[in-house]
Amino acid sequence: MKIGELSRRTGASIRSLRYYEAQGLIAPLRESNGYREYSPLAEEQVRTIRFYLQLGLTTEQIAGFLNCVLSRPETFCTEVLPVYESKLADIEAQIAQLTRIRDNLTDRIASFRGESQQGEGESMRDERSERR
Amino acid sequence: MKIGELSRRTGASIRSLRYYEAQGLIAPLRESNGYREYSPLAEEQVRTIRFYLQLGLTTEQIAGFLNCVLSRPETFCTEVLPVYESKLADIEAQIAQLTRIRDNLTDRIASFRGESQQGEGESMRDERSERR
DNA sequence: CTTGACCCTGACATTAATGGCAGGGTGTAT
DNA sequence: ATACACCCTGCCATTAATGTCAGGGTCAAG
Repeated sequence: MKIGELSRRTGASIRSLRYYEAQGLIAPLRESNGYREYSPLAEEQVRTIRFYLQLGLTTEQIAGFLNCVLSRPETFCTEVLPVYESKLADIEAQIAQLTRIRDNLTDRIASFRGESQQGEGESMRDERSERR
Repeated sequence: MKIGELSRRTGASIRSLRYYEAQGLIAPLRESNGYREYSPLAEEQVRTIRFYLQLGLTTEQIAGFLNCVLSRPETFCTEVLPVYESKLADIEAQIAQLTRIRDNLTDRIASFRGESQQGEGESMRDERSERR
């Protein structure tokens, strides 16, 4: 299978497939004319790569356990768990941060609504509060 | 006040202060030797800029309403509300996306725990589910 | 032989705010 | 004058995956 077909089958752009190769995630053979030749298993492999990318893992992290998860169930690959745990910690921190900002924004939007109709006992002062 | 002092007072790096100027957020005078001379009001102005940056707004968005909010309470500046609303929509989408990923990660981590002790009636198969 | 659909490599762009360096001027105190 | 603390501009780097050129082979069908 050549790169165009693999791209069509997996939804990954040709550019991305070449990038995965440069990152050591996949290693197609080369035909005598220099064209990449992918084995049929590459299709599953690329889907797996894209799945982990969607989870927010980097190509470097994926490279660390891809061989393992391709050959057996993920839960048997001890390299995977710490990656998941650290990613989870990241995400939770991001969610916490975004939630703080969201709450701040909703408060501020609400104070527009209050201000535009009538001051309902609220301070008219510019209240730019931090919530760190 | 020169740039070093303003930097010390506000916590913004000198580099950042020059960047804010390049983005049209602040316009110090120049002394005959080319040094920037900031008015005392600049301190408040920079704090305001940094506050909005922490809310995740871009310098371009801030430029759109900074003059207004510096001279009156934020809630009187009609340019601000749509910016807040669109930023809020962004943030909520990001939170939703991160939450999906987080839930996926926690599920997968949980299945490690199940797998490592004994299969408790769970499928041993690699269950890589999507949750879109 | 030409057309058209493939494939190749290499390189630059993207995003936004910030860090950091090089090379150089200014100003004050010793 | 020399040292030292400032200031200036301009430029490159950062991050990670992807898009998008340019410039060039390959190969089948007509």
